Amino acid sequence: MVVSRFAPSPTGYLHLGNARTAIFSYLFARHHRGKFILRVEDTDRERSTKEFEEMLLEDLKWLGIEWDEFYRQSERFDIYREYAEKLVQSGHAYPCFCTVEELEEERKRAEEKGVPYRYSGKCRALSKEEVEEFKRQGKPYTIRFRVPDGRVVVFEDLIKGHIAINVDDFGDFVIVRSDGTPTYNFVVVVDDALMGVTHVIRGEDHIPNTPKQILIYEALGFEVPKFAHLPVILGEDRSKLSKRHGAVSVRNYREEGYLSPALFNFLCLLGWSPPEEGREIFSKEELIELFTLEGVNSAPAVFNKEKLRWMNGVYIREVLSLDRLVEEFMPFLERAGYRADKEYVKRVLQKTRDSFDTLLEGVERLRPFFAESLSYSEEAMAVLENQHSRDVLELFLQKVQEGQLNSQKVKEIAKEIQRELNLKAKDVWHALRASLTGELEGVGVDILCDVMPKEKVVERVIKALTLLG
RNA sequence: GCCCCCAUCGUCUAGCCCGGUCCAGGACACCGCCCUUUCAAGGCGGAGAUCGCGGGUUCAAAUCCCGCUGGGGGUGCCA
Repeated sequence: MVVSRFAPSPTGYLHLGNARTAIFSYLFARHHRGKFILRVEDTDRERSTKEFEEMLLEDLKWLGIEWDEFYRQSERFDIYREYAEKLVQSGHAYPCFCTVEELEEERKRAEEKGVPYRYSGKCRALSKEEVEEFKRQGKPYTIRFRVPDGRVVVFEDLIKGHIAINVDDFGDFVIVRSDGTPTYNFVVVVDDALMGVTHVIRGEDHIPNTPKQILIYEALGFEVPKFAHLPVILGEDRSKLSKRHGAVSVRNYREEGYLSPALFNFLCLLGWSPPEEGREIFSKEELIELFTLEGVNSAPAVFNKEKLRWMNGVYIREVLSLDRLVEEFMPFLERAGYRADKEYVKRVLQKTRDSFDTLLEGVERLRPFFAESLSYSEEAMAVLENQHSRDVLELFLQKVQEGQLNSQKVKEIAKEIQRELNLKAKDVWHALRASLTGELEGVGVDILCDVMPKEKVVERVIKALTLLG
């Protein structure tokens, strides 16, 4: 059975790059009807927090990623200790008493000489007696993995292809810190092996770690899994997408009114292309069906927010059911301070959902439908102060008195006013628009009249009139 | 510095493995027209890539080989 996992560290909100990694890994497991594991990598106590972990899980759930098993590395220290001990017993690892200062010194010297730094291996040669003596003295120590000399580790990456790395490039590395906590390269191997992970799908920034990990798999007698290294996501300036590029967390986009299935869809198409050409809108279920690692591009992709916006717009106007859209929209309305019942919102959205790309933009654009009192733009005021406008509005009030008001009716009335006052259509509509929306652009006046209660329409026109004195 | 990865319109990409059908297809953005009470949405059309550069191989190369350049990543008692 295929087993894949996503292993984030809770040191911040879920980043778009990580989200995409999670999506690919999740899709891969589901596609193969396998198991998907979520594992929180919180071995670094300095930077990991419970709050971030909660945010992470929430963002993942919001994105529509569900996991079959959940682990927290901080709860597995006993297991790691056991395996670290095994490695020491078998001679694959050894205690190192070098202090950070000494190591800093080594590093500086290497830099001065212009040679690549690697740990000297000073503590490799310590005798049993020396080790015992140091321990008795209470000297702090780390445990280092003994990297064999002259070995070239080779693996077939499912995305990048053949990769060969000479382990001489790095020295013996720390697997247990002096405070007793294990490090990433070590725990990741123990966990993936114990959890039965068959496919390690992660960002390409982990490629340099892979040979280290393969060495540990071998030393522990574990089977080496398959690796798939995803290219990173780049910002506009082609450097790794990070905070300086603006909104980069799933949370940011959620708050800006992007929809989860749209973000999911978009992230998926960033660096992966479906077998059927031409189509870009896919549901999660379709993506599960279609996803394969072969379709993943090996080149990094630049994140393009404009296209995300477009795709989000497609979801708003075409993909989501009206009811679902209403559900998504309500919290945004409330946050903006508007109160409206669902039925009303539904009628509004039914007629206006094709005119905005994010929920936040929607709230802004649909303000005339929800605002208690309007503010008028300079341009709108100018139109209202125009001599025709007063006549138009007064005539409108007369004509609107009888019967229902709807889109059809307002068009008829507008036409009549135009004829009777001998004006251009534009003059009539502009006057109505200015009084009803306070703006010269935006939602259609006819739609407004269709959905909004007649009393409110009348009220606004009167308000505009009194404003003119 | 050293190690690794990558390279098709501004951006996401198809095509590359199995050379000819590609003077390179689609999408976003951009421009124009139509629709229209405005802005969007929608419809139609346009511009945009000598396939990073230079060498090969071949009758024929975006597609195969080599070199260069450029970009990205890594180089921690972070993950």
